[in-house]
Amino acid sequence: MAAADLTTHPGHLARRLQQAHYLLWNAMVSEEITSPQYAVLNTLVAEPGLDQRTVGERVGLDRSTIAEVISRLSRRGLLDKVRDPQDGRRSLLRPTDEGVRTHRKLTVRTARMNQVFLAPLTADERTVFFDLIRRVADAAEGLRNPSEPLAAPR
Amino acid sequence: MAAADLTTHPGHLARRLQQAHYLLWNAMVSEEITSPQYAVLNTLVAEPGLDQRTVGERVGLDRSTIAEVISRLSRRGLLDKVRDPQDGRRSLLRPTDEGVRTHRKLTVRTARMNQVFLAPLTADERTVFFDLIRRVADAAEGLRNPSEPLAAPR
DNA sequence: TCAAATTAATCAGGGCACTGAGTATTTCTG
DNA sequence: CAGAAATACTCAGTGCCCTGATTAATTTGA
Repeated sequence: MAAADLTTHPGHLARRLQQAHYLLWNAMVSEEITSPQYAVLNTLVAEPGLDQRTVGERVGLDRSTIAEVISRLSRRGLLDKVRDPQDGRRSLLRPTDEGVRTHRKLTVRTARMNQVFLAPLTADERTVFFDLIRRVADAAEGLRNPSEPLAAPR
Repeated sequence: MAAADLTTHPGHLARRLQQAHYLLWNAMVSEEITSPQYAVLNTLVAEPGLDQRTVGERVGLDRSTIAEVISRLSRRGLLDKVRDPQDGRRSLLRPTDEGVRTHRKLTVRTARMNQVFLAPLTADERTVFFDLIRRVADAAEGLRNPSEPLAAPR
């Protein structure tokens, strides 16, 4: 038995979890708007006028991916994108009225979907589930950003 | 506050977890062979001669995706693909010698990576982590396959 | 002040993941 | 046995996700 058991590989489990979520989202929330698109919309409803990079940071998408997601949302008329007159490099984003309406509708459906998704877990287990995943993800992200040098900057 | 807090959305956490794993894999295991490719290789080392569909089932990839992954592994010379003489629809897959060598090498590195990835959790927490994710993913997958009718078949 | 460094966004390219449609082969069945 | 159904795979299309290179604009600093 030279081969490893995939069910003990966190990466494999993470991928399966994400796939399962993707399929359920498609079935219960929307076939048009994806979960990352919703995350972007959600961020912009809370903080209209953010620039692209910052939105990407908030939802955990790199510069290239956030550009694609935003271009799709913009094409669908769910957000407006205008150059920042103060800083010509930036694009400022804000949801359109339809964007806000869509966000509201999807928020309801998402809550329903999350109930189904988490149904196998008790309330206590859900808390642990969130906590463990968050800790692992945070730690791994921390490995990327060499974190501010321990010595005083400058 | 019309917007929801993403950190309580399991889908968002699942995506972040998977991304974190992707980045760590790239840094610690391989930039050439991806985690899904490794999973396929791992399955074929354990059970050489499987057909494409079955491999996809084992690692949790649909027919289209498994076809792409296999075509890449085949292009890299890590597996052989031959038509089943018994059933002309099937392609039978088995790792090449180099495929087996690559698999062995990556298995060692993957173990190291998993240690780092799971470092924030205690041994007990890791067990829970696996258990909770597996239960949620299994349940969601169960929703897709309408599951064998409850009444006796035929 | 004006060249160098930094920053925001874009583009090209590779890979994963799904759906729906199409092809070839095998199996089922009338 | 021939037509229908099922099965394995392929293909086209959409979207997420990353890296590395490029472009445009702003900020820094000699």
